[in-house]
Amino acid sequence: MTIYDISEKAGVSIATVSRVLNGSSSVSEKTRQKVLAVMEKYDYTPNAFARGLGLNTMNTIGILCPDSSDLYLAKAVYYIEQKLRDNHYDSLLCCTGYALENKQKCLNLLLSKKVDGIILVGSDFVNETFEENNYIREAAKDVPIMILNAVLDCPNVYGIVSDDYRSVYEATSALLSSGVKDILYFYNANTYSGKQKLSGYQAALKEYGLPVVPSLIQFYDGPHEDISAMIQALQDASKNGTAFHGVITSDDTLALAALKYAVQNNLKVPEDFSVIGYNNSFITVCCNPELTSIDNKPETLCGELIHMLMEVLSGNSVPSKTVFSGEIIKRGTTRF
Amino acid sequence: MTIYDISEKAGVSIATVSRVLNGSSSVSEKTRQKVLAVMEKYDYTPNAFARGLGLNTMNTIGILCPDSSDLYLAKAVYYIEQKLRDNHYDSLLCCTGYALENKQKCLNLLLSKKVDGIILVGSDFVNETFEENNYIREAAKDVPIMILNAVLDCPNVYGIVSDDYRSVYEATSALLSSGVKDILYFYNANTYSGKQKLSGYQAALKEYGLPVVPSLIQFYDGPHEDISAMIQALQDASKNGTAFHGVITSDDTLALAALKYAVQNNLKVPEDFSVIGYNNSFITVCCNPELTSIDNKPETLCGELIHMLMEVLSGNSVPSKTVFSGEIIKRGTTRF
DNA sequence: TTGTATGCGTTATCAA
DNA sequence: TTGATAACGCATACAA
Repeated sequence: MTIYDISEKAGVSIATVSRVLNGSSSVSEKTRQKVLAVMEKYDYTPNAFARGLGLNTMNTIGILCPDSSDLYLAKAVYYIEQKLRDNHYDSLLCCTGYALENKQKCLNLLLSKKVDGIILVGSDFVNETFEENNYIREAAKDVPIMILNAVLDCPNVYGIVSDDYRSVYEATSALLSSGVKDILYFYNANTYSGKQKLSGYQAALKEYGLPVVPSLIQFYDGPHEDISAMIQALQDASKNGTAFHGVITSDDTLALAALKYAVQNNLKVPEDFSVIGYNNSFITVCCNPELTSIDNKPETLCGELIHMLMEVLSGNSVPSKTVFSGEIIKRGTTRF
Repeated sequence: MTIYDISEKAGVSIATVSRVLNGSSSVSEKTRQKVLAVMEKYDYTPNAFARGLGLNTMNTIGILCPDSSDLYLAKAVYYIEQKLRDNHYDSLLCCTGYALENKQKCLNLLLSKKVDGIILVGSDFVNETFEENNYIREAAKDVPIMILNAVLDCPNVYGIVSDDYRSVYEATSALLSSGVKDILYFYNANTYSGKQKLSGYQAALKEYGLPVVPSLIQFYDGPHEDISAMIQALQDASKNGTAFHGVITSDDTLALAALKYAVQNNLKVPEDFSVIGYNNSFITVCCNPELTSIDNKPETLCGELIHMLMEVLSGNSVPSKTVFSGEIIKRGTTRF
């Protein structure tokens, strides 16, 4: 069934069928009904490819995500897809992994599919050096690019972030106030978001007149889901003479590892050992005691991200950087 | 840049450009190089919509998933997307939720976008009554449909499942052998997969000459992530006089709830109380003790699913039902 | 080996 | 309010 078939059976021109299809007002009610009846009868659906060719869009947004099975990223992808569909856009998903080369390849793939915009889910897409972000700048010349949890100063690129600096600053302050002075910061990414968090930790220590001890800043660079390796990293730090009675992490999985480390070493949580995670993901309620964690409001961020994307696609201008506040969710691994 | 521009600048016809583009052998090396050079120079990429219109395909597969933030489903989507891309197909993702009406709407949406095939992720898409599955049968008339974890007897529909019946049968048998006789089966879905699991539980009891006690079969129909509600359901069962020293669940989250129930009631795990979950997801290692669980090999299933889809799209015939075996992963919540 | 001409199914412009 | 027709950018059958 094509528009020609319908026009013939309805005894009108294809132009009229097209008008009915697109809700044009300049078609008589009588003709409209006639055409609609024929469409209904033959269960006609317009050919999306032809429409795409003519309009130069198929209402599709590309979603780039390093790992859609990651608890936090999966939630974000979920929100994003739903909200896009609410706005009559479809989602072309690409799970890129964490290697830069593959991210570039996937981004170009999406571009070649002529998506109307691209969403980078997670701060992993923004790299440290200027050159390593050129692939984003290039793409931004073609379509608007929205980044969740990172910012990149470039035209047509928009960042929606949670105030990671402040969240960790407040978490650290709260832990210090509760009497834990030797806090280890345990993190796994030097992304934009990662740096913000670390700065928050350092600023809070300074605010309290405490020194920033390098050995209390532990970078974990093992596999993303290998809890044993994370625990081992903490054991190593401890063996090397670093004493700590609290851990703040950049991620709930790391926090879970810190909790398991405490259990292994017979440290009472939260009496003798405190832990604060990040993301407020499902795993915070899987363990015992449950993890205090920072909620960075992924649904809020995603909602705003889509809202802004729609504005950009409508030709309206929106801020290149939007910041939301996080919130500490208190559970069983802290005394406050 | 269109094919016309390239042909003009290269001094050849558009047919020749098209041939170079599609790697046709019948073009002289000299001409090929000339055309490739021009393409390179102007950074030409063929228009995907025009190509789609001509070929009537854009190499896209629709992925339907009730909730892509569910730990198990998210992993499946991740594997599927990657393997599809390996085969030069793109993934159009739709998170449908659990309501039938919305599943239908999303499926039709994908169809209208002219995807080449559809993958239903999870057994939730296959309903109990014949009529409620008509939306799948209708869609199968247009494109092949692959279902992960469920089967539907219908042409052009292919199911790839784990042997849930046998897995739960063996889990139950193992628990019985370890001395736990009053095992509660705790589940949350009456899907195809859900029924298989329940049957496995019942069969094992019969095999051991034990009665199938209705009160030991508990259906949980609350929210998917509400652990408190799950624990409460077990408390209620216990209060109503049902005694049980072991729980087998259809899902790791339910198993986690069972473990928390045991902790709340000061039951020693696994000495006095055993738990076996299902899916072998990340949460099995989040708690203490860690959960014994059934690994239903999602990566294997997804790999085979994509392989079969590619065969179908190539015109080859494949079995309408493919079954893989699961495996019990022993951890800390069982004595065996 | 190369080129010409046509079809793919829409939307949109311009006349009527 | 309607219709004829061009454009969108490619693949391909057929001719040369």
